[in-house]
Amino acid sequence: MTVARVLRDPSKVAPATLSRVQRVLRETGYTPDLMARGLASKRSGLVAVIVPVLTNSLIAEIVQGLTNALAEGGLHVVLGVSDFRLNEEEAMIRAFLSRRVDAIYLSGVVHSPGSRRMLVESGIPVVEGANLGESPIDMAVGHSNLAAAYETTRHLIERSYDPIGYIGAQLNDNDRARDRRRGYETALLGAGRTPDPDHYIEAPLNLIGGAQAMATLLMRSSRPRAVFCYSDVLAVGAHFECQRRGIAIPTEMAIAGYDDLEIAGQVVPSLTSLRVPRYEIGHRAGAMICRRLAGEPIEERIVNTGFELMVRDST
Amino acid sequence: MTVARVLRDPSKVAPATLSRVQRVLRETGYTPDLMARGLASKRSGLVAVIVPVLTNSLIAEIVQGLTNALAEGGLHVVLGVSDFRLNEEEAMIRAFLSRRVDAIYLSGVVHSPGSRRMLVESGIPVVEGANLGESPIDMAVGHSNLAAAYETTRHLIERSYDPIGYIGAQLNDNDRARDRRRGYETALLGAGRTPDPDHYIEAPLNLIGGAQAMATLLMRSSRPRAVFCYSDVLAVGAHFECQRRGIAIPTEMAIAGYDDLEIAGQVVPSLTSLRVPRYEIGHRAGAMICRRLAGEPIEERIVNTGFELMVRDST
DNA sequence: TAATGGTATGTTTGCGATAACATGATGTTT
DNA sequence: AAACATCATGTTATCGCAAACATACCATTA
Repeated sequence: MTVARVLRDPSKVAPATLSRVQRVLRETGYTPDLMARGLASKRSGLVAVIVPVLTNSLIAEIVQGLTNALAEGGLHVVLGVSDFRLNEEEAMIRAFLSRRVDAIYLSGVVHSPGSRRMLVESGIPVVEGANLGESPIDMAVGHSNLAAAYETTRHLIERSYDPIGYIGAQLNDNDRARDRRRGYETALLGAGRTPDPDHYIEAPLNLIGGAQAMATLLMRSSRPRAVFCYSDVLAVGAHFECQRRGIAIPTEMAIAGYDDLEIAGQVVPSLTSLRVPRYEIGHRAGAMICRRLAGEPIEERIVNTGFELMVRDST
Repeated sequence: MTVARVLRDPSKVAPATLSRVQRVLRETGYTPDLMARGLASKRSGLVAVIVPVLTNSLIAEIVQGLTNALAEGGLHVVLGVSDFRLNEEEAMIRAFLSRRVDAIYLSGVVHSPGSRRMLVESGIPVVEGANLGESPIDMAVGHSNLAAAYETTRHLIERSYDPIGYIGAQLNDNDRARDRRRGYETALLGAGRTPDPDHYIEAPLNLIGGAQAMATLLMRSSRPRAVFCYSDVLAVGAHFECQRRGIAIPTEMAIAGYDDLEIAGQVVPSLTSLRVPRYEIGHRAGAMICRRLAGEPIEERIVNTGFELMVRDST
């Protein structure tokens, strides 16, 4: 009908009929059916967003940026939470492809072989975010976790803290965790130091995890003089543990975090941390998807949003 | 075809043909088209989730619970972020109804008249969460923000702090903010005290907002002896401000928060706060939606998940 | 044996929109 | 005035699946 044209391209319709049709649409309370439109037009208007968890400021802000950018392009977000399990992620990718999403955003750059195959075969735009790996499936937005962890550790070395410990995240299926650890170790080795297993500890990604990890490190025979933490959440947890034990920061224990959450600047003493443009990562990823779907070519498939070490009182 | 049956109800197919069909499906790499299925079956398998923001532990955890519960029922989540604007929310509801979602979850109990009308007319299950109002559109899961704020303020009164201030959220389009303020004022009035405008202050919902609000309160001629904060984020911000100024908690200033985020128990001294079962709210809401869509009747349309005042060192 | 019932599979139709084409009504050119 | 663009609108087929019905087959029972 002419009705379809009124909805999709009003300029193709004569003004008189246009207003007449619009009146009827309003009177009847017509709502277009996006499922039918999707079936007929081969465009669902849906974008899949798969993240490991939502209860993490970094990820939540990226998703918010994504959602906003995609909303500007008239796209809706279908959300998947994979809980850091690659096989869950793969199942979600399969389900979302079945739903004929127009594009996919994935957290992280490590995925199961099955996931990669499905995504490549599907031919839809794919954006990987929050880390920068060697060979993205399609596009990527983020920064090098490896370089960032290296630089943070370098900072601690330059302040001549010794030994320097590391409170990390569990490595399984988490490429950020792997890269940050590598950055830490590379920096130590580059300074002629040897990473000591006694100063490396993995913890659940919450405040208590950080606190317990710090408690453990403090009981080791050779206690570190500084710790680099996988995330600000761990760092702040460790910070509180020091506070409870009356250990002065940074004179007895220096702490550096990662993510530069708001709390890093607010905690007393303030926490040295690594700033990444969280909202911007999501927003740019969303904008890239919109442009690709609009048929405009993308100038660069890999966007390095960089990072900035925020040196504060804790180091 | 028989193929459709293999996918939807394998028990109706003879074992021999079933395995034969499945083999072919695998060989050809067939992926069912959920859009077409939705169009034909009048069930999209989508549930809309509309929240004001994502960068808030409470909401993020609710959404995570929802997503998980709905995933168990084979439902997918389409996400909308309304930024606390009711007209945005209404636009999203319209768009999602156009997408023929099977159900909707909304944060909060206050919505524009247009939103309510559309939702009622649509006839789909609607769950309102994170607060409990008088007349839900359909179903509701949460607790009474009013009662909870009342109880927290009562606790401060019983400890005979006087005067008691309040650091709140901006009221516009945020029913939780309104209800908590009312709870605070009702408790004061019930104790024969008069809420003092000089001890009431609204702040942006972040740590700096809390810190600045506390700074302002400290400069008032009559300084409060305790403050109740709209959220733990504000409370922790206020807490840090006290720490920076060397004001002892709770001897010079008592602080109570709301949400019982993990940090409430970890900060030094630990923060009195109001615990709500965040993940459970989301999960139950999701489970209610699944049951309704499965045709099972819901015993209670309003689920009060209750709350618990966690008294800690800050009061 | 014929009638009955149940199970397994095949056929037809339509969900609500769009793409591509067909038509009709104007105006413009030679 | 005939031929041809041009624009506005109507027609038809199709997207991939499921609901409802139709058929074929076998087993049971009277």
